[in-house]
Amino acid sequence: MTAGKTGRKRPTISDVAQRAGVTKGAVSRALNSGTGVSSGTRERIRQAAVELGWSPSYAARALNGKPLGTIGLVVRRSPEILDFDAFFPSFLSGIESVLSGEEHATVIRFVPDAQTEAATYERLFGDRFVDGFLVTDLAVDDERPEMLDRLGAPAVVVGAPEGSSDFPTITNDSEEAIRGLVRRFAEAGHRRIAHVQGDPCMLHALQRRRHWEQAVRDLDLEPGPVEYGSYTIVGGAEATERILARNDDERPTAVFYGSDLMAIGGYSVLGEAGLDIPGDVAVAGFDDIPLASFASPPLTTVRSRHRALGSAGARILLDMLKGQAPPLSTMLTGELCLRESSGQPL
Amino acid sequence: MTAGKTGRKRPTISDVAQRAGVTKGAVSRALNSGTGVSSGTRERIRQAAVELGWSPSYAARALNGKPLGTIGLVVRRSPEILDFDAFFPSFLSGIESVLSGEEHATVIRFVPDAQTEAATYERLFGDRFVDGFLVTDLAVDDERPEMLDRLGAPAVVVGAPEGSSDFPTITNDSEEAIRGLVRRFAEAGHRRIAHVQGDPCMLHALQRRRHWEQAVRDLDLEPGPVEYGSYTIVGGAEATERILARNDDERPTAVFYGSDLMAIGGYSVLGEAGLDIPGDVAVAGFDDIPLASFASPPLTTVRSRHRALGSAGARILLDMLKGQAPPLSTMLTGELCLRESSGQPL
DNA sequence: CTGAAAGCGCTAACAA
DNA sequence: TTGTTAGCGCTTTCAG
Repeated sequence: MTAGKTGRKRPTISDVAQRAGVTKGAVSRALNSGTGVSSGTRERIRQAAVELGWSPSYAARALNGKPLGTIGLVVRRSPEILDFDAFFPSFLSGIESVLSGEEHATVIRFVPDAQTEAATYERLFGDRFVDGFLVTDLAVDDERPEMLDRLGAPAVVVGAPEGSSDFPTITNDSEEAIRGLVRRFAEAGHRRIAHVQGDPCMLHALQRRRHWEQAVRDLDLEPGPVEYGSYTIVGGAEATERILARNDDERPTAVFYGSDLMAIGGYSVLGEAGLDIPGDVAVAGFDDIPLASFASPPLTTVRSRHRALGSAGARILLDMLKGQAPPLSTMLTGELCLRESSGQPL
Repeated sequence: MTAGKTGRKRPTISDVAQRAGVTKGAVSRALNSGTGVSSGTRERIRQAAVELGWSPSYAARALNGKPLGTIGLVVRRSPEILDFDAFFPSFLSGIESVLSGEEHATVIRFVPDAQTEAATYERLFGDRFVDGFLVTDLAVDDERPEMLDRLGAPAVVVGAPEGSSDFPTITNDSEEAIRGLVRRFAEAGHRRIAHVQGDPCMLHALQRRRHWEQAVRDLDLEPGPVEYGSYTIVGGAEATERILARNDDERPTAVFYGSDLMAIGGYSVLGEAGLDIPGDVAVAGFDDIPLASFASPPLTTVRSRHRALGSAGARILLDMLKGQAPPLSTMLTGELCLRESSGQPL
């Protein structure tokens, strides 16, 4: 009465064993390591498994500490960013494009605070619910690398500067593009170039700010005002208002925004102030979202390879899980997209 | 030597039991049903669990058929859509916004074909790796509802017409908005209104096409040409070319596109053909992506509540999992956004 | 090469 | 109210 039943149940390894005339142990060995069984029986077992349409139970495997074929994405941001942000959907798209072919699933969890975040990493991996993590949004003094190391969790850090942790890192290298942008501004005669950036606690934001600053100084210019805000239209608008509220002698003639959305927000504030783009103020963004080329005027921006960040991250994590030694650092280079908002070419 | 060890292992239910001076069974009861234990011991057990930082093992629970706190999203589309499509990121955003507060995770799997799709649903739920599903992109003769029913999987169908399956369904109701749009076209003097739609095997595409057709007929007009293509810029461009290739007497003076991206694709083809929008051809899209209001001319469109679709779907699925009877049908109403592309108001 | 058996962490039925 | 016990489906020793 226990076995058999109405038949509406998934076959287990025992069913396969029985059909193949062997024991569960043999089946397990045959289908996993492949060793320890004669090729004859192995074939027989494989047959039986196929005929029964058997597939191993995730739960039972997990209970034995085996990988499940899942990677975790724990995000400490508001879920709304999926709707607005340029990074996340593309990033996820890149991840899925490699996972899809590898029969892996993504486990996504948005968490509200650092405490839940830590607990989530711990539970997800402690139980081997996921095999490893893709870590984004690394912040200054971020505790996750240390924690993940303590847990012994395989992980790849994505979108952070090289060397920011001991985990393999995929870096979005936009130094050259930013340098090119600043040079362009300078060539067009701009002496005071402002910068609007997202949360400076984020390593990537910090890094881009530095690239901008260094590029400006290398041209023997004094960096213009810097304002921070969220990577949104509103964030960009507010930051722009603060910039315009400054003394005349601090007022920039060019602004480099940390995201295209911010730049779009800037457009409206500059427009309302009666300032012409690029006539009175030259503008550039970051990301190259589809909207950038449709904006009026079309927005000069630094194209960032979000999808590639996802696919490279997933690729490397998967390789790690297979036991391969990952490259500790991978660079993806950003590209400057010159459009009208930064002024006509000389 | 077995217990104790170096201490670098997660505590198990036995550790909690031991510390509380009871057995595993008692702990399980105390922390699950809460019944069958005196409130005294229950408290003691809770204490011990907290002190040890214990949390139950997903794997072991799943092995006993208990829910894990995960919902599944199996998508038979190219992962690239995450990068382009208007629906998916917003939809996911809606889902996560409710799951985030409920301590649930999303398990996402992109699959290439129907066969993998079926197998994925079966494995994911057969093993209780996920507690239920959110089902999107229901097609004509879609086999998933039947299969999920057979599996006994809780599921909510999202974005399909009312009554298209026996599962609770969230419908994106844009009939009135489409009717309003068509009326608007007619009032502006258009007699021949074309339609460009996505894959007609998709129930939602089919339904919108019908709404368009009915609205046209109700105005005593003959529906103009219909073309199909992918919901992308390219798809829209190609469909527009086919429309322009028709005989003059079939050539429409207004086109209703099934997605904003398609409409944008139409813009370029119409522009290259020397046609003015809305002077020569009036245009409308569907979705209301951010780009729509930035396009030139700004695009009239039907706003679709993608986020709400996700949050309502997740909300209802979660309620079902808690044992509540779900509403069999939920309607979310689309909204017409009139902009210049459909012509000036009379 | 193969079978037998222990055990992963938990739940639930059954006794006490 | 409690303890005891038998699994859940699989992996992995350890004998044979």
